[in-house]
Amino acid sequence: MPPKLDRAQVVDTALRLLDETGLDGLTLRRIAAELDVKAPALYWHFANKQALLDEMATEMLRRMSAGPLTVPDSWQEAVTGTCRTLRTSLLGYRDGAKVFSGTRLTDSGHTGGQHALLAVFQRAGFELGDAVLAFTTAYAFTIGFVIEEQAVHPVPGERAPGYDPDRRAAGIDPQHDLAAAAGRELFGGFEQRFERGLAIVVAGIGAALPSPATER
Amino acid sequence: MPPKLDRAQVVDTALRLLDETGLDGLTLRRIAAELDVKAPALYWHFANKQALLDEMATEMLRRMSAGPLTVPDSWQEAVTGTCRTLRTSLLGYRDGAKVFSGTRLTDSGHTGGQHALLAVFQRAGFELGDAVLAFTTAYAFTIGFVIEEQAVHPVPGERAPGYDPDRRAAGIDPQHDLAAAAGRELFGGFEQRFERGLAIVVAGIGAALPSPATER
DNA sequence: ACACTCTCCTTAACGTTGTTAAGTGGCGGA
DNA sequence: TCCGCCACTTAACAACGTTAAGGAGAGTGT
Repeated sequence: MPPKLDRAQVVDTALRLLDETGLDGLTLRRIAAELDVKAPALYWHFANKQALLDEMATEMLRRMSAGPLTVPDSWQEAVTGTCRTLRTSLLGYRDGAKVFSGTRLTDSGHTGGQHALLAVFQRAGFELGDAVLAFTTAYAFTIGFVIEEQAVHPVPGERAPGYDPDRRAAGIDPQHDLAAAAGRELFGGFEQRFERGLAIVVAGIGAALPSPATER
Repeated sequence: MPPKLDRAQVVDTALRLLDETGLDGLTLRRIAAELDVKAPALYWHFANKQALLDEMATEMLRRMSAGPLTVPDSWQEAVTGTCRTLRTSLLGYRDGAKVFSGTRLTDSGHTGGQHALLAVFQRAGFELGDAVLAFTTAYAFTIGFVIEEQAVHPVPGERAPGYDPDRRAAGIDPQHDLAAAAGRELFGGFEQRFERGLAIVVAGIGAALPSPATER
């Protein structure tokens, strides 16, 4: 008799359930129930819950890398495209950024994309150290951005309670009117703010790092 | 008879315990025990655990704002200083970035610093929207950076298991040698990488956003 | 044909967690 | 003196991650 379960199936179901329940509501018992199995059965395939979460994050990354493989030749497009894809992927799952940033990747399947991106940088004349710095800076920005974005929009479209701009503005010291006005912009327009923020980072890479290709 | 507890005291103890136990090990029963009290007593002062965590994050920010109040006149110094302080503060607590990014602030006491920073930007000729964009970009970078940093160094000085650069490099497809080499730089040198990343963001703000003061 | 073994799951249980319900002692005011 | 509020305790609940022990079913060796 073929086994009822395999790792991929569990990860798949867990990722589907994640959207319904959120990270807090994602319990082993629910996952098991969804698979018509009792909770301890999962321990045959995963050492513990963290291992499952790690695998989930890895799978998220795997699906992301499965996208379009066209390698752009300008490093600007490469880093912009990579970060855009990363954000879109994380937004594709409820609490995606939290899951992702809380886990260690189990697999080295993602190094291909990393290698390609670094190669583009090198081809543009960056030293490896500078390329890594550029990449990780854009990466950190993206992760930080999406974490905040998903705090406001746990599920795309909906808005979390407690993040109403007007309510917030009302509680602010009138002397700090700039902060109050900022709140309006803070809790919305994520799409555009991400694009502009990313543009800032890319511009900064070009401006702060010496690269023959960007000197003119 | 004076009450044994008050909110500030609970938050204080919880923040101290956080360093010892980490976020996962921070239970209401431990906090209560530390205060010579039973767990349900905490519910007199906080609606639930999340409310306590929110208050902890707010207190972290409050202590951070309590630092030096010198307002620099260049926006570059302002944003650099703010982000440096933010990182240092988050690093001051175990899992600081996770606690911080997982909570909603309960208090508006932090708007003062926000206001001051935005004012510096405005004085430099930035429009409010651009100032907010600049600030949030640097902020997102900092949060994302520290989250990753604390994943590698749960407690300053120690190194988390599973983040050994050599071990990681060994598991990488030899074809992706750039990614392997990058790993060496990825898991260390956080201090310098943060400074350089921050410099990139600041340079990007100057380069990507129109501001009379930075045009030359 | 039988026994052995390996795989993959179940049943039962353990200790801990956040949280709620109900009760209790001390203090201030009427 | 009694009332009522404050601030806590005791007891308990359901749910969680996790472990131990066992059992059905398939495959293999003899």
